[in-house]
Amino acid sequence: MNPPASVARTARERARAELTREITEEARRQLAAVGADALSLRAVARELGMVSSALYRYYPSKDDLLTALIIDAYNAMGEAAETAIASAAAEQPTGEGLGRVRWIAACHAIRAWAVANPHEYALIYGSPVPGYRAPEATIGPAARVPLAFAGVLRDALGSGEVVTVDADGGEVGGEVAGPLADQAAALSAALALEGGPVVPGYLLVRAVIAWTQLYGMLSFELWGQFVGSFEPADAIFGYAVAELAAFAGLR
Amino acid sequence: MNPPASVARTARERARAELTREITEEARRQLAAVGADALSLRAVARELGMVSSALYRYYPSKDDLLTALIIDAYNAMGEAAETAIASAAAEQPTGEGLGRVRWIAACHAIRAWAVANPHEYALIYGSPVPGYRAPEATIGPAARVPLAFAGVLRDALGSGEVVTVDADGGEVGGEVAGPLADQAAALSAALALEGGPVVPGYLLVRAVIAWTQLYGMLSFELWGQFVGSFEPADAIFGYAVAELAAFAGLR
DNA sequence: TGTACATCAGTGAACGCGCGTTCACTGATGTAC
DNA sequence: TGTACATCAGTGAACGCGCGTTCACTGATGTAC
Repeated sequence: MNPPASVARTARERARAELTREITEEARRQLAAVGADALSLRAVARELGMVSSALYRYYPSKDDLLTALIIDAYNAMGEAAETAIASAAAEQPTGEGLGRVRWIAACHAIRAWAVANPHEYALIYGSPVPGYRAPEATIGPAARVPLAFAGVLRDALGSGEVVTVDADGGEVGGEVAGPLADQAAALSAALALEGGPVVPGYLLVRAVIAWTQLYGMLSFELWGQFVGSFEPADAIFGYAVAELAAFAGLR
Repeated sequence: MNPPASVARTARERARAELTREITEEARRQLAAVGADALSLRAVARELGMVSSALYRYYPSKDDLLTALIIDAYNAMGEAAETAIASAAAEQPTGEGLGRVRWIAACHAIRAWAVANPHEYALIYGSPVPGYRAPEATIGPAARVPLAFAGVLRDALGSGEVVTVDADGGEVGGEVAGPLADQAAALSAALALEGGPVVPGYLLVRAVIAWTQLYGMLSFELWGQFVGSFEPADAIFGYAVAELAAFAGLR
C-alpha cells in the first residue's frame, strides 16, 4: 500500500526539492550581486560546490532558471504591494479615504522593494534580456501588482470614495473616446469578473497612467537620471505618488 | 607655409575621419539590430572587412565606442524634441496655449523616435549596461531633452500662459516644502541662468513628474507591459500626454 | 526480510563558441631639409 | 624636385577568458516480488 505521497516523500524527493530551492536561491543571490546579464550557470554551480552539468538535472536550460527568477521577482513585488494594502486597511487615517491610503501605501511598498532589489527590478521592468522570450507562466505573477491596484480602485468605487466629479460639477478628466474607450472597456469587463463595481473607462485609464508614472520615476531614480537634481528622491517620490493618486480619483 | 588646416586636410586625416564615421555607423546599425549587450567589436570589424585589432586605432576600447553611441542616441532624441518644439511654434492652434502645443509635440516626437529606435532608447533609458560607467561627456547630451522641456515651460510662464491658479482660486498643486522645495529651488536657479523667468518650485516638480510619466509609459509600451490591454498604445499615450501637460500647468 | 533490477543524481571531460585586447610587423602616407 | 626619416593604419597571430550544453560513466537510492 502506498503511503500518502505528501507525507512520506522519499529521501530523493526531499533532496531534490531542497536542492532546487538552493540553486534558485544562489541564482537569486548572484542576480542581486551582478545583474541578469552576468548571471551564469557555471558560477551558480561553482558556488554550490557542484559541477556545472549537474544543474541540468534541475533546470533544463539557463532560460528556465531565468524564468524562475522572473516569476519570483514578480511575486515578491506583488506580495509587497498586497501586504501594504492589507496593512493600510487596519489603520485609521484622518481625512483621506481608505482607497487613497491603500494606493499610496502600495506605491511606497513597491518603491521600497525596488530600491532594496534593484537588479530584480531591472529584470522585470528594465529593457528585456536579449534572446530571452518570456513564457506564459510569467503572466500571472506579472499581473499581481496591477490587479492589486485595480482592487483598491474597485473597492474605493464601491464605497463611493472615488471622486468622479470635480468642484465645478464637471467630470474629472472627462470620458475617454474612440479606441481608448474600447480598450478600457475590455479591461474593465475583465476586472469585473472578479466582483465589485465596474470601473468606468476613464478612471481606469487614469489609474494606468498613475501606474506608469510610478515606474517611470522609479526607473529614473534607480538608473541615475536624477543624479544632481532630485536625489535623494524620497521627497519627489512622495509628492508624485500623492498627486497621482488624486489624478486617479483617490482623494 | 602651412595651408589652412581645415581646408587642406591630408588624405590620412580625411580617411581617418571617414573611417571613424563608418565604424560608428556600423556599430549603431548592429546596436539597432541586436541590442547593446550583443554588440561586439569583432562583429563590427568583420562587417567592415577589417581585422578586429584595427578598430583600436579609432576607439581605445569597447566602452569608448559605447559612449559614442550613447551620446549619439541622446543627441538624436534631443534633436527630435527640439525640432518638434521649433516646428510647433510655426503653427497656429486654436484654444490651446503655444506652450501646451509645444510640450505635447515634444512628447510625441520623443515617442516616435523611441519606437523607431527601441534599442537606442533602451541603451539610454533602460537598465544600465553592466560594467559600463557613463563618463562626463554624456551629461550634456543627456540634458537636451529636459532642457528643451524646461525651455517650453519657461517661455509659457513668460507669456503668462501657465495656469498657476485653478478655478477655485487655489494654487494648482500647492507649494512644495522641505527638501523637495530645496531641490526644486536649486534646479530653478540653475535654469534661470539661461534667461527667462524663474520657474516656481512646484511647477518645476510637476513638470518633472510629467516627464517621468512620459518615459514610464514609453518603457511599458516598448517592453511589453501593455500586451493584451492598451496595445497599440497610441490612444492612451495621447490621452496621457494631454492630461499631464495640464498637470504641469499647460492648458 | 532479502534480492534483482530500475531509476536517478552527480561527475568529469569535452565540444565549440565568441569575445576584448595586445603586440610585433609591413607598407603606405606625410614631413623636413 | 628629390631624398631620408618619422608617423601612422592595418595585419595576422596569439593570449586568456568564460560560457552553455552534451554525454558516457559510476554509484547511490528506490521499488517489485
